[in-house]
Amino acid sequence: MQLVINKLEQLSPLSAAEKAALRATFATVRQLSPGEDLIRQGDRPEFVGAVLQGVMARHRTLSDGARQIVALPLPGDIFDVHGFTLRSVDHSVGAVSRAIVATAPHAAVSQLIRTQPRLGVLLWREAVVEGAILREWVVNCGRRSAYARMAHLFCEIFARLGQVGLTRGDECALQVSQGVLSDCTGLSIVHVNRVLQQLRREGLISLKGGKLVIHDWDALAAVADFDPAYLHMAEPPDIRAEPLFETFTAQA
Amino acid sequence: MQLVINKLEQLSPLSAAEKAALRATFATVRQLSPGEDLIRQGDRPEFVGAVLQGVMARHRTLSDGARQIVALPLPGDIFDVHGFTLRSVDHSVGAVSRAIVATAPHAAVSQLIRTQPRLGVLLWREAVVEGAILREWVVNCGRRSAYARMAHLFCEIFARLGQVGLTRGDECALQVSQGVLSDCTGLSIVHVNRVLQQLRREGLISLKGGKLVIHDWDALAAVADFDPAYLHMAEPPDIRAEPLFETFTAQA
DNA sequence: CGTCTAATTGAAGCATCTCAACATGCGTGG
DNA sequence: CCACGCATGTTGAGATGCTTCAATTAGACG
Repeated sequence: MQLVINKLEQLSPLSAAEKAALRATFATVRQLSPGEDLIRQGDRPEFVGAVLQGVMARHRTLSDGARQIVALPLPGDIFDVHGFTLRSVDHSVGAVSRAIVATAPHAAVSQLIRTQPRLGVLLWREAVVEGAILREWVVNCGRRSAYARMAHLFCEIFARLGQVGLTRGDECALQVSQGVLSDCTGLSIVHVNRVLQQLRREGLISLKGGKLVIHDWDALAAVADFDPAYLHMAEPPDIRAEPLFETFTAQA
Repeated sequence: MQLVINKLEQLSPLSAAEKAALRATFATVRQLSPGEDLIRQGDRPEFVGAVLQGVMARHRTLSDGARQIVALPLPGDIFDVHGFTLRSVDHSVGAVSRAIVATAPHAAVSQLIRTQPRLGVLLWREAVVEGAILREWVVNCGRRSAYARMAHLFCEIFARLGQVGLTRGDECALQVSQGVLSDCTGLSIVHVNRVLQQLRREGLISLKGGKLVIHDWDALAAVADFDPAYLHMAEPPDIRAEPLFETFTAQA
């Protein structure tokens, strides 16, 4: 959980008690193999998750078999906070690469937030930022060419991994198949392959052997029309959010 | 606000005090003309909104001028609850048709939730459902043909309007230009026009003079692969949500 | 060393876009 | 009340970005 704690501390330093409570709450740790689902469409949401290692995917499969990934929880991300108020989940969450996740049953999270209210705000904020990323994905799939779309995806992934210290210089580990990229972007696998070659040929990135290298960030961000504002990094939550969050887990 | 209250009461009956508090909080009412923005990208979020009449749009314009609508707040919807923990909004919110919205400053909403915690849960839930809709929009733009995509949009709009009693039989008012539909679906205006004609020719829907008629719901839902589960209608929030929500607006 | 998955390539088809023109409706001012 | 202007809707034709199909190569793993 150190990674998650580091990420939260970028917004607000945590007390020792808060850190300990977080660790105690996200006590269950699971290893997932590539393709293994943690939560299935239709399940009742029962826990909040945190990615410790690897790449996860929130995805839906249509009746014709096509799959779309709607979110890519990365290490440091807390996910499914929104599950709290829902009876059933409308999509699956699974591992894309080998992954390690920590989970916390809703009851434990409730307890956590009762004793450490500031953590509740931070959890809620995670969910809000996930929503912002989702909006950007709609924009990405709706209005960008395949080339720009892939570029944008790499910009986002690199920025988010950088936030939790998982980049070194211009590179980072990224264990995703081209099939995953195609499901993220709504493109065919074949076209993903061709776009990747073009991105490499133009000297923007390379992706090989589970390693992503950004050769020219400025150019990549330019073709992607990437503006990291939507990631709301290092923007401490608004102080005025307090009372609303006090009822985060209240009974309706 | 009656419409909003009715919608919330589908999840849980509200006390007279809760209803009064809601009305008092969302006291400011604004009329908007088509195209008029309520919130601009980069603004600091200052209030929570509720749509009383008309169609709103959450949208982003790319540097090349292309616009993508990422959400379509409809009458009865409470929007921008998530703005609470953010410093700046990453997109604009404006009216698509003539619209009437009620707004409540964050401070007032905080107060509301402190005195009526159950309302906090319901507000939060609104935000969560908005996220679920957003995920479906990613799927829609990413993996459906133009024909299915438009069909899905109409299914969603009709279902959501039906939830608040704004449909009569197989029809409902829907004041949106084809340009708006194109920005929702990521299609060109010309193609939207052709798809609409096809939908009409096939006897599925007609859209004219601000009125949408669903001639064959089953067929429409079938081509759209529409499963309303993601709208989470009439699914009361989970009781276990209470403590988390207690810190909804807590300071970080 | 053989098997399986992922990556790559080529060729052909089609869904969707772009451009460009024209029609329609509607509000406004003359 | 008509005429004009402007936004919206409609149509056609041609271009293209992306998909599909099908085959081949490369890499990973037992």
